[in-house]
Amino acid sequence: MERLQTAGIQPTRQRVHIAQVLLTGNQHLSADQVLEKMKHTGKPVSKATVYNTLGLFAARGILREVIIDPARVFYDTNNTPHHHVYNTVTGELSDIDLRHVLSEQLPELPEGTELEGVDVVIRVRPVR
Amino acid sequence: MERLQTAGIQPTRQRVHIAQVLLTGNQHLSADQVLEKMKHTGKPVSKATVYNTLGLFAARGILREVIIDPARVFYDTNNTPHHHVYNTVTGELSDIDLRHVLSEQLPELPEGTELEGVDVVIRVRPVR
DNA sequence: ATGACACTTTAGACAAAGTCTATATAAGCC
DNA sequence: GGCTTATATAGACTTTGTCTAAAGTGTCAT
Ligand SMILES: [Mn+2]
Ligand SMILES: [Mn+2]
Ligand SMILES: [Zn+2]
Ligand SMILES: [Zn+2]
Repeated sequence: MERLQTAGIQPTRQRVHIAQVLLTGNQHLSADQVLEKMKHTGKPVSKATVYNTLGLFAARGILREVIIDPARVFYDTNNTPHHHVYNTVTGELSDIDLRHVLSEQLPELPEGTELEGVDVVIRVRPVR
Repeated sequence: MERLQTAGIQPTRQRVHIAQVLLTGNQHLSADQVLEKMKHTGKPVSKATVYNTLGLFAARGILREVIIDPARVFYDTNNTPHHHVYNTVTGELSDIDLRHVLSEQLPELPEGTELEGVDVVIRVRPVR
């Protein structure tokens, strides 16, 4: 509730409910998985509301969109800065600390643009 | 032709045609853009063949899939190792040299997996 | 050449993710 | 309560991409 308020989000029944279900433990969930989760809690939320809410939470920094799979967006409840290892065969997605990957200095950004974020994806597959 | 042969790809009429249109200059094109391009060359290629061919070229290392936009996959004709700057508002996508971004040492990969690739995306937006 | 078999192309049906619209609910305020 | 605005909802719709079944093309042995 407070987290939503702080982020300037009206804490409606559905939003609070989604927040409660999601913001426990670090997870990477698709919209469809969230929709499904809500169904099983006894208080289902409509598809449109799930999409609206995930989009809103992402825009306000409560969730992070992870664009890693051509077929769906994942929503990341770990909102500390970090990067990802993605197993393109099993679909397993895990977090890695960003210090291990990035050098401290980014290249110059294009004229008239500002940084929004840096995403690093290490794609792996099962051996053999 | 030779490039396809070398990559173990049967150089059919359609595949050669697509290769000729794409492999001139560095571009980032969606499947739909490729389909459209082929229409305007006088020798159209079917949608299924465009998707099949792009997938095949990517699997054989002739093209590279860039998963950067939740709505479509881009195919990258620059097959040297590099990374990307993506303007999430304008959709502009440009290449950057990978040395500027990555430290030399990757973290340990999960057990039983091997590296497939590392993708770095610097997301930017217009100022103001 | 002819036939046999595998590989490729194609149109269009289909699937899945996500968006939009119009209406109904709910919330905030007096 | 009554008013106003924000949000939720069902379901139609759009877009990207996949699949299927049929036809076309290539390759090879005979
Ligand atoms: Mn689904
Ligand atoms: Mn299109
Ligand atoms: Zn994560
Ligand atoms: Zn590129």
